[in-house]
Amino acid sequence: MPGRSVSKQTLVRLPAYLHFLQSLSGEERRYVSATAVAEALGLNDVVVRKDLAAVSSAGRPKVGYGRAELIAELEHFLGYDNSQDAILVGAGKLGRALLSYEGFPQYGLNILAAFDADPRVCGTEEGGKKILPMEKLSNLCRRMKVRIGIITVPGEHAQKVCDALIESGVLAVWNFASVHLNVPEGVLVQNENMAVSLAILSNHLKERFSTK
Amino acid sequence: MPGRSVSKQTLVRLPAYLHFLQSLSGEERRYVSATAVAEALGLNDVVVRKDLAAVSSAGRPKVGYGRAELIAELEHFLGYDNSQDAILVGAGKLGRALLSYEGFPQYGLNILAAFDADPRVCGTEEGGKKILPMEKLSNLCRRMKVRIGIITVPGEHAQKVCDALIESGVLAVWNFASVHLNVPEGVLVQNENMAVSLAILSNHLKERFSTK
DNA sequence: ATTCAATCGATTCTTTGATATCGATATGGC
DNA sequence: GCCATATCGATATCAAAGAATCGATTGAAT
Repeated sequence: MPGRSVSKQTLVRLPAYLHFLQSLSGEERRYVSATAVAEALGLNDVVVRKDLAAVSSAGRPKVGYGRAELIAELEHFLGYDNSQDAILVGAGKLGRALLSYEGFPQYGLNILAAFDADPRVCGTEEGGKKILPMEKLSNLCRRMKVRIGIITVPGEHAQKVCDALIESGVLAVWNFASVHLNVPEGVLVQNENMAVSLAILSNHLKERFSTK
Repeated sequence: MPGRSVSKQTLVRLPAYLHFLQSLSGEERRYVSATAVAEALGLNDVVVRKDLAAVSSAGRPKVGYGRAELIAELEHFLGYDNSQDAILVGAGKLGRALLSYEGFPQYGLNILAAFDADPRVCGTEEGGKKILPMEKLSNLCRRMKVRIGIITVPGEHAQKVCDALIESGVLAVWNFASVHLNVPEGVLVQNENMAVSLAILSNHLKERFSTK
């Protein structure tokens, strides 16, 4: 069995490897070398080899890795073959867009239902998912052993919602609100923040123009 | 003038500092210490101080940083006060959602127009932004000196679109397609990839259950 | 059969970011 | 006016990630 914990940056690269390997489908490529992957993705080949060592065991000199095998191993490692249930809180524009997004099942994410504080949207559906009142959140999370919570509420309510989720057994929070969430040890917050991306873009442009 | 280039991880934290400082508005807090910021965001205080040193010059012992001043410096550093023009390619569901999003101006991003290959959506509008045919892309980018391109096309067309953008003078690409983009030296690609976030969430849960 | 080239995997080195420590400074209390 | 304390800023230590090197292995070519 391959090694356990991997670094976050490795984790960022793994989906890229997987996607690249899948994109090769058309051609008759039974084996792929770490060198080839590195070349295609603009990475160092030994980084790729080290990353793959964490998820795979196969890898033959002069040949490379079996493509189909490696794809399966990556999918397994990333949990694509083992769906996780999640619930979403905040059925606003963004929340409803996520509810309608059809790509999640392929990544192993299954949104069971959504919750909202506004009684007018409760009872309605979006993307085939029911939108329920907040009062039912805790009960459903506990009953279904939900471990993933998606927060798409306005910033001022995010912490309160987060606390409620954790109190109901959620261990990983996907936070789309642009506020920092305080969570106890052992709970993960993954922030999805456009301000961060824009900051990186903006900074790049500034550097480009100030140094050149 | 504060130091030049900052690390990417610093850049990720800066918007959080800014947001936290802004959230203090209500109270009569003229000065904020790095220690207080660190505490609120769950960071080490010396990290905060080092990050702030890159964007600010003020900072008095025993007192802290002037809040309004620091906010202004952060906003300036992050480019919020100096709007950048951008264009968007791919007026699908996600593309149109971004066109309608009203938060961009506050982050210093101004989407001029969108482009799409489908003649049926060309000529229509979304969020007050015109959707134009691809043929006009290059001309508009050059004429308006657009430096930021947002890619929301399906993966199979992303590289082609990216090449066209760069050819038209774009220096920073915000990529929502889940494919790796090859770009020449000096051009930045910022990937916005849900697969990556989900991988991190999934991995956390796996570790939680395998080690405990 | 032997040699050569490609590739993997392990070890080492370098760079970078995070944390800890220390002195300097300014404010408030005595 | 002096001292204690909070805070900043700089320096040094530590950890982790990336890059380079090197030996080992395998398949193909001669």
